[in-house]
Amino acid sequence: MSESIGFNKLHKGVQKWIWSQKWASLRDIQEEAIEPVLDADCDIVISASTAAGKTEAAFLPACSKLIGQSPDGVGILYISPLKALINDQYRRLQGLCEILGISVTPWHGDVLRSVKIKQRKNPNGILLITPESLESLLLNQGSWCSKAFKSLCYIIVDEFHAFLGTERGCQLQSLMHRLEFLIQRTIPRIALSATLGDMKQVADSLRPNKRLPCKIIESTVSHSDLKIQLRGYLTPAQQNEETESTMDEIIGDLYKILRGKSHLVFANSRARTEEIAAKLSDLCVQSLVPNEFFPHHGSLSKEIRESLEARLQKEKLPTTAVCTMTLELGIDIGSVDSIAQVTSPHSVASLRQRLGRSGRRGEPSVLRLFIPEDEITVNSHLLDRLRVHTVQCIAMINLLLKKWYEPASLNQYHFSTLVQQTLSVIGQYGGVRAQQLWALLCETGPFSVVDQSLFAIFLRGLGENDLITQTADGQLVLGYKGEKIVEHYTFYTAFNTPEEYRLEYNGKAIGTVPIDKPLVREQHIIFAGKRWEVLFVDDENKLIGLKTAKGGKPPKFSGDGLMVHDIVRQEMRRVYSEKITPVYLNDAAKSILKEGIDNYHALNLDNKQIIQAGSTVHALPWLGDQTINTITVLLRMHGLSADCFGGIIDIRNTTINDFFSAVKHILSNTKVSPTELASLIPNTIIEKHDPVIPKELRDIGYGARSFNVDAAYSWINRLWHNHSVHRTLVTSRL
DNA sequence: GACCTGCTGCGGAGTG
Repeated sequence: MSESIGFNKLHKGVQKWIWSQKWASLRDIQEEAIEPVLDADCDIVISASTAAGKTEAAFLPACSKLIGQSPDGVGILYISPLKALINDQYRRLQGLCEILGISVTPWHGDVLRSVKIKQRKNPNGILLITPESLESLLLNQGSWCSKAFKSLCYIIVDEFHAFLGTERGCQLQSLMHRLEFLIQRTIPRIALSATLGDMKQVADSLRPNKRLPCKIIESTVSHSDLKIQLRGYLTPAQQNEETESTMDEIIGDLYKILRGKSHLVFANSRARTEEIAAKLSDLCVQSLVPNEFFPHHGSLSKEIRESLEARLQKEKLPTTAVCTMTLELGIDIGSVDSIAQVTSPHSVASLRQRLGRSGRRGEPSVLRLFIPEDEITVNSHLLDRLRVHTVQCIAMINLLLKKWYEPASLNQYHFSTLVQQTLSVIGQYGGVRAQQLWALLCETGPFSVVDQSLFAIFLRGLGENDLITQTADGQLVLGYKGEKIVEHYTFYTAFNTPEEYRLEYNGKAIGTVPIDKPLVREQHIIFAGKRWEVLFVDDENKLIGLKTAKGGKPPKFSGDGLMVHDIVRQEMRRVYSEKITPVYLNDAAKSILKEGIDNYHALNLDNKQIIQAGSTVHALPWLGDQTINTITVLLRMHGLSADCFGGIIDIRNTTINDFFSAVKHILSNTKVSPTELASLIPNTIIEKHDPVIPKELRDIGYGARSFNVDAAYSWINRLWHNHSVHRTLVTSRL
């Protein structure tokens, strides 16, 4: 500690705690954060990978400051996206805060009422809270908040990257802004974030109105080494009962490679997660060894998930969790020996997060990808011929190594969350004028893209739906339906929550399944890695009883597609074009990739983006799904039956000539706006409060979120230009 | 092909 400059600026008690931890030195981000946090005159983004000491970087100086100021009320407000993370941080802060005599209070839906009552009577110290619980406090206890947070020193937001560009992130921005408005003071915000791309963008999201400058503290410590293997699997075109399915082959390999140590297997869907976990346990049973493979996903009960998290943390028994995104975020499970990824990851950012879970005690991170592809036959689709899954994985790994990550899409309208925040502000203050609402939420708050005229249309819509009503003196108050919405406990979440059935065995909670994918009596299912038969379906209580059984498949879960970014598709094209064959492919993957590259060149796709196959025209723009979707809707608008999947647009029952006459038509008409395109989409009700948003606004929001008109037109223009040049050449030769 | 997050107030049973 002797060479540390910052250390001496920390409070004696904090120093004492650091000594007791027997740290050799402070980490780079911890050292660098001390002065700006103590100065408390700007916002700060602290960015580093998991387990790099971000929490301490913020709390050590923040607690030092707190003791100096001894504020009347809550001193530090810590906001986390996960209840589990609040529980973790509560445990981690205990030791330090005991020495300092600062109280720490967790506050979320599972926290005992007695704990909350105590804090209500005597607000002080550090409050660890979720956005939803803070929403509830502002709405229901507004006057308490103005006293309790009167001398608040810091707001610390954990896992800030998880909020970027989302409805919930927009809610968080609004909550922080409303809190500052309530106490009429600017409070320094500290964001703890993974290093995923453009930190300037992160800073802009932390305080959209830029009333305080923002300092970015990024860890310079490089990630440990990375070992990669990409394993290819070929699904034969002719499958019979006896042949092993490709997934079984992958599961067999997972068993051989992973057994005996601890790993995470990411399988991209809950159904596949269940299938893999159950079949890996079967293999354990067959080999007469104790099971060490367990599923982990959002539909499993808290008890089942927590017991697996605890088992991973203890590191005593070999444990492999087959999981979805649930084990991507910062829940403390220690680190594992390796990561397995079955089928292609959805984004480079999520691949990075997953890798961060591997690499014990300076060991390299180990990533194995298990990628199935279908054997090519005369009927195979272009997607199979080009081996896009394998190539997408290679492109994503290339981008990962270049430290490129998908940027969040900011500056969205978030009308749904604007409904929630409007109702919440009116509920908090009783009655508010339209002008005051706009000034608070839009002019100075996070909804800055909503101008006064849009806001007027918005409020009219809420009035027509009886969510709000105007009193004689011009105040906006809650309407009958508005009261009902605000009173219901589901009001606090900004995101949609579809109804679900609870699954039980002998009265014990196992998990949930979506209500729109019903299970029937006597159906056999795989769930929680075990096999069950449905005993009864109680529609009234939304409860399904299970008994143990044999056989079965995982139930259906719902979900939306995930978008591949422009840059990923462009990198894929580079892989084909430059015939890149990475060293980390196994032999099967090598020959699969070679097929893809060979077919790409055989079709001359370096020079052509439009090809005819039978009565279908394929368009290959090598652009992200947002742009591809935009082009597809544009083509449909001009009478073509266009569909897209996996980055390729299929236009059925047409010819290249007809396709280009449609293209000519698109270009000779005035450019279509994203809002006009959205108006052609049959259903734009996606987000929670979309049903009460006037259609003209919903189309504006949907268009801005789903389409990239500029990129689509620029591709169509280039295509037309090349086509015309080519045609002229042909003509002149004649 | 398709992920994740979170929530109140109240009544009643159980415990010290």
